[in-house]
Amino acid sequence: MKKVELNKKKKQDALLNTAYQLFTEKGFQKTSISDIVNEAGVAKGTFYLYFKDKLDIRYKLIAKKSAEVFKHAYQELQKQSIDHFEDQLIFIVDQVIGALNANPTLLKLISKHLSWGMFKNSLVEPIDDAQRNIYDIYMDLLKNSGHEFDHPEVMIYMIIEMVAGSCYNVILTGEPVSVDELKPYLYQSIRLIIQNHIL
Amino acid sequence: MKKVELNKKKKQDALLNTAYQLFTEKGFQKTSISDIVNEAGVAKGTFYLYFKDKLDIRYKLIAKKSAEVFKHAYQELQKQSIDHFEDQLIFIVDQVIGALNANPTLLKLISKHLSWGMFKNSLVEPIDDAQRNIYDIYMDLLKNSGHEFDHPEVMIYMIIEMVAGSCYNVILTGEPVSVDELKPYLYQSIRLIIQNHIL
Amino acid sequence: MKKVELNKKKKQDALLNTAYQLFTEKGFQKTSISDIVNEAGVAKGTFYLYFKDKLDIRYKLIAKKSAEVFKHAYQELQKQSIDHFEDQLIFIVDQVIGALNANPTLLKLISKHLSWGMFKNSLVEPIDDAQRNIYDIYMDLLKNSGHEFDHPEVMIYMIIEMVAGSCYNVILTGEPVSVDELKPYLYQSIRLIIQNHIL
Amino acid sequence: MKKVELNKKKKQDALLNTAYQLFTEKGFQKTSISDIVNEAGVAKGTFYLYFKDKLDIRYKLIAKKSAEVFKHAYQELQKQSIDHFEDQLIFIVDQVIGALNANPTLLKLISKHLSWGMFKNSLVEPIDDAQRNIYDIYMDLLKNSGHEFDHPEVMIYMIIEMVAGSCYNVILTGEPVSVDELKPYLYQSIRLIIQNHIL
DNA sequence: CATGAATGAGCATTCATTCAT
DNA sequence: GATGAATGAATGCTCATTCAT
Repeated sequence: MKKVELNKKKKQDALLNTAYQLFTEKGFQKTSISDIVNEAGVAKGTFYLYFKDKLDIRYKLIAKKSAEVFKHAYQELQKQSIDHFEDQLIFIVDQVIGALNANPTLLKLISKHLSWGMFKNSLVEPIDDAQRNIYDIYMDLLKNSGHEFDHPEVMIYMIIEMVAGSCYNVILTGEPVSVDELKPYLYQSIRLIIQNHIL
Repeated sequence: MKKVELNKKKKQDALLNTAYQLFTEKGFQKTSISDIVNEAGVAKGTFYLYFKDKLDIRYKLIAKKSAEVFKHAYQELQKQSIDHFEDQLIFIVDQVIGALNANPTLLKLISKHLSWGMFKNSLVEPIDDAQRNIYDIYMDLLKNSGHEFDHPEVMIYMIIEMVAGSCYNVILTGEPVSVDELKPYLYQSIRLIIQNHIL
Repeated sequence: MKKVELNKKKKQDALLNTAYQLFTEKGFQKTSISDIVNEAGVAKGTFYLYFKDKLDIRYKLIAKKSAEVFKHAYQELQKQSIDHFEDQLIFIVDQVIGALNANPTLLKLISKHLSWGMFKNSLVEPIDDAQRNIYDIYMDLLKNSGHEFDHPEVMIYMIIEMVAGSCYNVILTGEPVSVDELKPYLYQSIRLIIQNHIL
Repeated sequence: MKKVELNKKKKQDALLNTAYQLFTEKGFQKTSISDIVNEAGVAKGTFYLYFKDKLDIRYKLIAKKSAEVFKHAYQELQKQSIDHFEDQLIFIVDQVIGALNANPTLLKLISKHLSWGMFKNSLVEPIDDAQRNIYDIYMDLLKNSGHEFDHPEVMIYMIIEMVAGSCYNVILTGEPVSVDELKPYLYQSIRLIIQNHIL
């Protein structure tokens, strides 16, 4: 990468990081472009060199942060020696819940915006070639599970929605139970759903 | 109810109906208070006689519309003679999915805002005394099921989140499968979760 | 007129007057809405209660000012006892040129924006019922002229364009001749055009 | 001309042509320098190597396009054998009106900006030495007319303004009459004005 | 109870111009 | 000569809310 390109990447990162900080601090609506560029130390116009508009930076931010969480969970998985597919998936879910529980502002940000489409698109076009696509990782886990699955897409979809939906309130409000109280039932439900899809 | 009170109710209803129409047509953000009062034919100030602010009318609107959907599902249930608790719950879920599938704009509106808290509060303070509280209805179904349940709140919570989350994308985008393709897996998952909670 | 309505009229007038002052001082482009409302002593939003946007106030302003000039010229005509139609028309033209020559900033403002459509629409919906419509005045002069004219609309149209176009540069730049040098030729040309249209 | 200079000329022409296309498509205000350079395929900075600013390119563009129209009209005149000065002038006017009528976007562009000054300056410093200055052409027609004229500058000035003003609305809006309906009266008016200036 | 004129803080976005490379 | 990343001033417009009538 040339010097100029490196500089560009650096500026975009500065904007993304600043935006993350402000969005989680003050909320998306209450954060203005001015806030972001002032904090990031660039000119207003520079923002529009890197992002189409305010929604664009939120989208890119969520994609980036979500990918980080998933990637980290997968890296942790690889440090373990977990054989069964169910255990692997639950391990990843547990890692992700742990990360979000430790960082509720991140949860709030990605919360209602982490759509199926983003997951399918690997949460972001792979910035780094070496990095694996999240969806591909899931497909690999499936393949190596030694099982055949009925509609694996539907299976993962339902699990994601159940986990995401359940955890949102629980982490942010503690209602209707605490995260730790929820987990055993949630993980058991995941196991049941998986087993139900094994052919 | 006195004549004056009836008149007040009428105006509030006019505002709620207009807001519903505009929110679903143009979206919440893009709908201004001015739009609502112009369409409803009342003065700007009158709005603030009935609603605290813009968020207040959305909250009341979602509560009202959600209650309507649930109440209707329950009424349909009573017309049937379904014995088992699982079948009853799935019947209600099916009715609700049917209603939302037939009215995606309603789904969009309540979508991400139908929180556990609203459900717990019966989706709205009972406007009509005769009407039963939705949460109470659920508790009654439980009681009459002939079973004892482990953490029934957690059970219904997970089911709601799974159903709500799964159906949102599926109805609005058809991704990753169609509603009809999803249903058998979704309902089977509900059964498994319920059975897992039977003591 | 009620007190409230009077107040509204007053505010609109204040805005129009301020806008006139600023548009002629600094030009249309260089004058911002902020400039206008600050000077007029009203809030930004108030501007948009009375005018659709920046173009709207310019249109209304030109209409108002043009009407004033024409009305004044007609009033002066009535003080004279001029019999012939040609002399009447030239008297009005002379009055208008005099007014614009004395107020070149007004000329600049209305200059390129005084379209045929505005003239046809009497330069503005008659604010005052008592006031005669400019186009109607012209038609009356025609009727009382004792002549029949071939295409009187085309006749007045060509005269207006010739006069307006010729005077713009002459008044503002003195090129290619002075106003006083132009007048005899211009008025003679008007006479020729009129005679050419008498049947 | 050297190769380097040819290259410069080429780039300037590319910018002028692109600007013409965009100005007529989107309007002057709505066209940005960025639009022009992107479309022309040169860098932003390059624009400022050839034009002082945005107004400069418009001025040069109008001058160029107007000259083209006039030059073409004069070339057509030379193909005819028209003796009388009046007929020659009206032929040219007719040619120009024809050209503008066939290309209203060009009319819109030069419309309100074709000042007397530009005409006097031959609509642009002669790009090509061989090409005759428009004002000179007019003076030649006058000289060869066999007449003496009183204030020929005033005469041509009034005619230009009458023609330009009259045709603008008529071509663009069809108001108050069509071009074809206007022409006989317009041309007759031109004849009268000319005759009035013959000594 | 109802009105609706007035408010004014707030914000996204554009774009001509420069200058280091 | 050519580039294009960076600038940052400038501005039109919205809209929830209030309060005098």
